[in-house]
Amino acid sequence: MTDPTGHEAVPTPPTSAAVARRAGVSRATVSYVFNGQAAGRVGAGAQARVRAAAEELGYVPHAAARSLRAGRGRIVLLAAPADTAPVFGPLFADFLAGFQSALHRLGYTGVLHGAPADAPLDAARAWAELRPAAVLTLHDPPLDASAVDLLKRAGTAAVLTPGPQAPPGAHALLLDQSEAGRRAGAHLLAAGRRRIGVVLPAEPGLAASADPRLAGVRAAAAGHPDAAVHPLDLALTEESAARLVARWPALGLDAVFAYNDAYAMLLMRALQDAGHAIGTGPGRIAVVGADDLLLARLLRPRLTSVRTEAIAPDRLAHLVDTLVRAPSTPPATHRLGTFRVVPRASG
Amino acid sequence: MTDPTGHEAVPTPPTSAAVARRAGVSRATVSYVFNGQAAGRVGAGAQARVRAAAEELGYVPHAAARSLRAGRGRIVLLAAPADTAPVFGPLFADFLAGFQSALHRLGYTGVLHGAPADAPLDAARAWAELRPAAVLTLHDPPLDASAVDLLKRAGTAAVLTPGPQAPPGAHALLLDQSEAGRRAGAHLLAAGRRRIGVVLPAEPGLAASADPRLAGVRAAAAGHPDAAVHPLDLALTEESAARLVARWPALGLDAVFAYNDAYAMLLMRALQDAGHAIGTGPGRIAVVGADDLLLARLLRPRLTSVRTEAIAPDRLAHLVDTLVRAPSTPPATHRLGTFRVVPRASG
DNA sequence: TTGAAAGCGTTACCAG
DNA sequence: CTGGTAACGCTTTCAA
Repeated sequence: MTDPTGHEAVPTPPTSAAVARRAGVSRATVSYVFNGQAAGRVGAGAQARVRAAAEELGYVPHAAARSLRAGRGRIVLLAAPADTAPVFGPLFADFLAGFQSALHRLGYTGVLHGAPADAPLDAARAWAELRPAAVLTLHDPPLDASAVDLLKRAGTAAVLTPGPQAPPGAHALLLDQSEAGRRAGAHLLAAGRRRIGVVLPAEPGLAASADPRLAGVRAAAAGHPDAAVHPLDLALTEESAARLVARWPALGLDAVFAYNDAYAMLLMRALQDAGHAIGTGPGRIAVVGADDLLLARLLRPRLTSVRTEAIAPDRLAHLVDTLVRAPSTPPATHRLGTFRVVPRASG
Repeated sequence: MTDPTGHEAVPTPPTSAAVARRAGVSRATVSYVFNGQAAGRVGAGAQARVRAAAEELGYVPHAAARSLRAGRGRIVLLAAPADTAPVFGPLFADFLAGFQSALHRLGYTGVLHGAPADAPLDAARAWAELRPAAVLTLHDPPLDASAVDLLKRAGTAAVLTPGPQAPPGAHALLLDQSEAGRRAGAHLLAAGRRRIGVVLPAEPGLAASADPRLAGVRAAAAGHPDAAVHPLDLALTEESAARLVARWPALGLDAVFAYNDAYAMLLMRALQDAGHAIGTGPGRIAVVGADDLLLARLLRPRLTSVRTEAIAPDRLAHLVDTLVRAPSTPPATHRLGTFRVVPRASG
């Protein structure tokens, strides 16, 4: 009943040879019919017989055999560890779906692969087994030079890693988180705020975007000698927010960039519960979130938020296609999106 | 520079033959070393030489060639269209990542594939080309009998589609959304509510879970002759919420099950802005959300929410593994999770 | 302990 | 216009 590997036998799928036999033609003819090369080579009658035979047998070409023969895979590997979603925000799933179907339209198969962040070389080896046409990693730390080298030697036409700079041979994907910080910082400074807190989420995996955001706020503040920037540790729990708010009087901050709308909501609620006034006026604490969720508009006061203007998924898919078709394109940096402040009543 | 397909040449990846040549052994020996069959067959010296040669050349086995030879693929195909994320809630990305890495641990490669919902048979054909060991679809409408048949004839050991009932030969995956409705309805009825509104999101793709939720509330109300259930159309915009609230006095509802926490927040805010009191007391409107996000705890009043107790991703992965190893297992229904009301102040 | 060879399903090439 | 043949990279049986 079971074979030595513990698998039961599964009926062998029909092959092109079976179709050929049934249609009374050669395997090459079947191949032509299934690849649109039939015009001018295969007679109409033979074509019809081939299609009928395939239909009856339930024949479907075998992708592995095809790409083995072609020497080139059509897989685009998207490497994203479990904690990518928070980094890219709640819109990541939408982006992923759009990217996936855009790839499909271009004839690629998108494969999402979890990444063991601790061993980039092992991960690269696992990916290389699939002989992907392209590899996109979205996580930190980015692939190192040896991992990129391994992939390229395995025939991967394009390797894209998070920027700002990529290892030799890889293209950089830049979603410059420090820009989010710069925009938020500039907005608050323009509103006259000088003592600015920046939330650093305690949740793991978010440091990769939180740190550059903090750096961005600092960069914005560098132009204002009287401005001070304070990192604030905060976990996504009410207890953590309460602890932070308890320290608030001692901190003496007049503004806070809260990493994203969820942290902003948490902190704003805790500040309000403690009797602090939120908003743009004097004596109020300015609060800025990020992601510009519906949430931001529903809070009271309405939440000022840094919005990510992400590249359209199909544009990214087209970029990948271009790079795959011209593997010798010199590595460059490609922006994944930019940031913009949506000002509302909270700050 | 470019070949006829518009692709530049990419350096050919090293093959096991190249490794064998470099190590001065046969290709069979290389294969043994890379598949753990080396013990008692290949001498220690030869093993070391093979590994060294592979390292130097950057050799990685070719998954397509391997599975072509093995006759059995290791791909688990997860078919999820763009609008799956809303159906499964914001936790879908986490679930996906966990499922993916659990599969990886079991030796499978998880592939996420967008589903052209309009042509299930075309989708099935595209999937069948990958000769997946298993196919899981998460979308509505589920695969029909002919699509399942095609996949099985292509050697797919296990096909899983959303329940409650699956086509012949396919297993059913049940996340019984009507249970969410029943739980919410029972909760509200037990609290004495009798005129219950149920939000039907206007956003496309959510009807698949919203309709059974409504049915669940109706089922719960069936035991109470004096109870009435009203469907309420609502889009995720403030304008839509304002329109709904304007009709509220005419509706005369004393409770609402708001589909999820986001819709609940939107509606609750609009009701409050219009002067309605939210909560459990008499004269107040009871509001129940779903998903039990952090959001629910931060709203005031705190939001009662229906929480999904989802199956652990690795349990689903193990289920898939089991079914793949025993393809003749009679089709059955497998629960993806259950629902539970988390009562708070809003209702 | 190692090597030779067959075969997985597909497609490109070249005779017929 | 059609069909045979070889080759893609790998695993595995069999023989040395």
